[in-house]
Amino acid sequence: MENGHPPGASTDGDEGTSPPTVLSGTGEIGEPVRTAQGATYTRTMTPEPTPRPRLVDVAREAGVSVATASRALGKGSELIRADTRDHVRQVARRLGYRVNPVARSLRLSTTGHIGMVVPSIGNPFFMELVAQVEHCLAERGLNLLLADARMSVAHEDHLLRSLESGAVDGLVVAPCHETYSTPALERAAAHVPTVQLDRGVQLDVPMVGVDDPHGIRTLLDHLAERGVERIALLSNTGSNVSSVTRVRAARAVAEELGMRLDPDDIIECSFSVDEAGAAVNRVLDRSGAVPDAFLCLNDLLAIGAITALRGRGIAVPERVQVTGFDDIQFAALMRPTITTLHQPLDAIADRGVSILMGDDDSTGRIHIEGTLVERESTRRRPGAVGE
Amino acid sequence: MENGHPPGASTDGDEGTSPPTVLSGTGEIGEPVRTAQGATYTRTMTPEPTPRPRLVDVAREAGVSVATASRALGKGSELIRADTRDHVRQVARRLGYRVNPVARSLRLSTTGHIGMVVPSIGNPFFMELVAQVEHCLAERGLNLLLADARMSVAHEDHLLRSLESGAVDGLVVAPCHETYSTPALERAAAHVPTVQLDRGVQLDVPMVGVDDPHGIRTLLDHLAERGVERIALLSNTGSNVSSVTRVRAARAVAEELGMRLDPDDIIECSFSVDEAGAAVNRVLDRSGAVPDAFLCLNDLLAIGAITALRGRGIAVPERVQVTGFDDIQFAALMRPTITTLHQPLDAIADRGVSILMGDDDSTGRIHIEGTLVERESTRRRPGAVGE
DNA sequence: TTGTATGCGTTATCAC
DNA sequence: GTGATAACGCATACAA
Repeated sequence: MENGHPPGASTDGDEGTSPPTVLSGTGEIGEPVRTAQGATYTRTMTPEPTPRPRLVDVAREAGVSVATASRALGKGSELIRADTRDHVRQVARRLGYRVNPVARSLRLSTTGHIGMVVPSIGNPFFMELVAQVEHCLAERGLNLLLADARMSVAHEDHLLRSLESGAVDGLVVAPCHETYSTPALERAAAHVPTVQLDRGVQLDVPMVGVDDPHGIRTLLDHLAERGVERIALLSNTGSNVSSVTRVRAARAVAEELGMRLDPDDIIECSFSVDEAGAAVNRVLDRSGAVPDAFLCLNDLLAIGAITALRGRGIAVPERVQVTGFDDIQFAALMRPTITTLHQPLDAIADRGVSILMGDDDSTGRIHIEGTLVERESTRRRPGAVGE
Repeated sequence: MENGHPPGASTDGDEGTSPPTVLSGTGEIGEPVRTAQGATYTRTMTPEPTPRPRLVDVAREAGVSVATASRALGKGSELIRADTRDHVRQVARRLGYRVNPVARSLRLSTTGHIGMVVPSIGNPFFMELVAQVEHCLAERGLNLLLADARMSVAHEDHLLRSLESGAVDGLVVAPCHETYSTPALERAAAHVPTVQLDRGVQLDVPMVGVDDPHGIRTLLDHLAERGVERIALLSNTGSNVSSVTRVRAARAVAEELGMRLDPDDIIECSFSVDEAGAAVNRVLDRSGAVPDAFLCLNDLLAIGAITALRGRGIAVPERVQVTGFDDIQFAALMRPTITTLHQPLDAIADRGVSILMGDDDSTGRIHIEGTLVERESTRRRPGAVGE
């Protein structure tokens, strides 16, 4: 019954409707389509998962072309008549249109994402660095794609490889290792704009971090003013450039200041607070003479040192003074609070992101000076008011 | 010399160079093209920005169609002959081909990114939560797009709006505010799969967090065992559900245990450690009678409380005991170390991500029990060995 | 000022 | 098994 047409009539009837209806073959050209549509639209009780409107839907609804619609919503807005623009915008709002960021990215070949890879996201210092970078990016309307290398060069390589292949517009990296991270970083930097933060491998990739020698000098000056004549140095294992630089600076400045820093009193220990404590105990057990101060290369080590010292009944800062480095949040929470060198992470992050975005055409290595934060783990200045 | 062709020959010679080869038309079919190519390749001194190879380049080089190339590199690999597959792969490797993730995302309408929004990235607790989520995602090959709401519901709304529009496959949110975050969260959840972590607004969006009543009960039991008869409670301002739930549980359990918890001894203060200290001082100044213990609703508050107490010469835990909640890193670093309720953030994150990915079809609110960590801020159990 | 048409790089659906 | 081709959703060069 439905197909009760003379066979001959259907011959060219399908030509016009080819795409949607294919070979409906019937004589009632538009009939089946409209009916079908109407039926679907009206009677279906399904939650009607309203397919997300595309630009073309907005354009059609507004009675303009996609080009005009695009211009109305995007940046060509000054090229079109104000009323068309407003009309399109209104239609877009009514339809709940949102541009598809992925399609936009493909077209523009820019994602608005910045990747960041840190050695260990569990380390308070890097957490704070991440927070600062996130803020800088947010200010510029960029998103942060965060990845944790988990202290593994292999994993870092893997992450960078994934990120460098087009997922991000730029890369912020705090390399795991001074030398082993180099190949991955070089490859990554060859693919996408990259900047190194906090530490950097020897590569022609911009890097911005704190001024380590300046920081060490500041701390040692501070200690010298407080009567310290002999120090021990607590460094972390794993050769990252910062450590090496800081140790070297400490040796030089100590000598310059006439302070005693025995090679045996330069101790390497892992990041863990406990191990720092163990290292301190080793120093104390070894030599009868206790150093006047422990210069710790980061705040976590300082915490470990202070805890160990107090555990042995050695008063901090009265008998032995302790300094940290970085000024992580907890440095102000410990008792005693820790005298340390504040890293201007906001400035470091900002500078790094600026370079990445091309707002700042600096190149090479940039070192920003930190500032001393005097707290309770060192004594008050002799002769200071109230002492 | 090089151009030693009869003038007539050159007429259509340039025509052929228009695209790459097309209709070279001349007798010397490939000649001009090859020369031009060779010249460019050999003589140009520019850094040769080698346009990144696309799939079509690999296909052409391998002598197959893009379809085949795609299958060889992607998942259709079992449908094609092994040797073609290997050949294509080899060519791809030689050319340094990497699929364009954006194009892939557009085609597949899936990004491989998961967005995460936290109230404050500077808060150690959320930092640790972020770290756990990152790990769970990394295990599944997903990327983390991290955003900080900076304690602002408006900002949170903005971030969610941006993320929900197609940039991510799923959303992990720790809402800023118990009620004000609701609209934004509801909208977001309507656009993309969403799960709430740690806290949740009243909405039909799955949420997974610690079991607050259980945690509070555990802590109060611990305190009761240690002779505590009167407690004060330090809560944080800003109504998030957790706080309210914990306070309610504390009242109920305290009564049940016969502990005294005066309404005046339930103090709200901001997250800051300093303010916690101030709050403690207020309590102590007000009433002559000092509570036996401070039940703090998070570790930061506990740190503030301990510092304030010790600052007034009140021994912790001898005279007053203190408990925290969360077990952030610093809880084990403070002196005294803090007895607290450990939140199983790894399990919470894992469960949340599982739900998000559809591996776990749980719905509603899921509460995972934490575990007590006994440290120095509470006394040793009376009658315990060695006491 | 607006519209038409093309391409961004993939994957999947058909034919062959 | 493999190849042509249509989307995916958008922005712009070029035409009108």
